[in-house]
Amino acid sequence: MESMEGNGGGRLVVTELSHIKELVKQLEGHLGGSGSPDLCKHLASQIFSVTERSIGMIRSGHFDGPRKRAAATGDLDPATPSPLSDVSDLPFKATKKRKMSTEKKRHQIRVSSTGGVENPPVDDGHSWRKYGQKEILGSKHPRGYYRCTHRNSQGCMATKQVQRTDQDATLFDVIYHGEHTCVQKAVAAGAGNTQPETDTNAAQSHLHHLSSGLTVKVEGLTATEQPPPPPQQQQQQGGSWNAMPPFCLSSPVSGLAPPEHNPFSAPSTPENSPATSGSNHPSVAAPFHQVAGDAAWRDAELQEVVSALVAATTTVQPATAAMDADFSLDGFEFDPAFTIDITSFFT
DNA sequence: TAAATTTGACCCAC
DNA sequence: GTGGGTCAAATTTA
Repeated sequence: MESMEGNGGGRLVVTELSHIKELVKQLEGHLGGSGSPDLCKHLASQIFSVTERSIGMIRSGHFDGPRKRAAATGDLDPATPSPLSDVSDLPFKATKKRKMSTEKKRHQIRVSSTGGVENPPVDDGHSWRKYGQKEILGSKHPRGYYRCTHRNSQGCMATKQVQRTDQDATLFDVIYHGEHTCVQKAVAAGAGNTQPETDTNAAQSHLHHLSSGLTVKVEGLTATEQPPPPPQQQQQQGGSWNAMPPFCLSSPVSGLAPPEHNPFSAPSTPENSPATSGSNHPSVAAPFHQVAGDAAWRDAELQEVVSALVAATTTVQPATAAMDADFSLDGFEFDPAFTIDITSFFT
């Protein structure tokens, strides 16, 4: 495993994150007091810009380390083929069926279910039908194959593969293939959430429901969608991302996923989808940008975001220390079009 | 009864 | 021949 210090990029990212932390603290202070909305907006804008810069560093390769999946992934025995190896830099094998996959967008995220080994993570808002399961060489757990329920009715060719990690049975690797071309009518209607911008209670309720069972991990760093623990508790958790409060890393690929396609804006049918993630736009979504039209809610929303970011940046620090020694984002494949949709927090 | 899941078989690149 | 991905019949579930 290559240390991030190899090119110093890791340190730069850490510096940027520290900067974000400071800005968030300032913003939190203004929100708690009598700070003007303009000032808050300015700070938010700064946070966004620094965040963008950090992402840019990561994407431009200033920060090495990830992408060396096979060797880096702690889950995997280096002596055995990686079940995730097809997500590496190597081109997708050109099997007839795999050739189809190369023509699609592919995204992988790692998802954990707080429901334990027996309970797969919650749904991602799309309806999936399982069409196969296979034992994968070198993996303890079989891989499940899912396709969009609307494959026949709407010709939606989105598929996903879900597999428990060897190391942690509560962790799932979810690989998405293709994009949803279907309209998730049934799903949206079922939640009474077809108007996410107006039905704020429903949205929040639903999001709360989802958040109770969802953890997204990026190679060992988990962002658990749970209410932020008290500061002292965060300290006790020693910087683990398990202490992370709700936080959003939206990854709009090929055109932003509209709200109705937001993985957390639509209800889940756990039996349909044994693992969660952001549709074919893998996102670590947050309960923040659902009801932007409600000014009162937006204040609370902003407060929540700030608290989340403060806790995040606070807890990230110890983690980044560890990163210096052995940093990896192996479970996460950065998409070229990956962006952090932090602007949605503040709009 | 329709829809979803299970599971063995099949296909095909390597 | 092997392994990953898919198909489709059988079975289960709501």
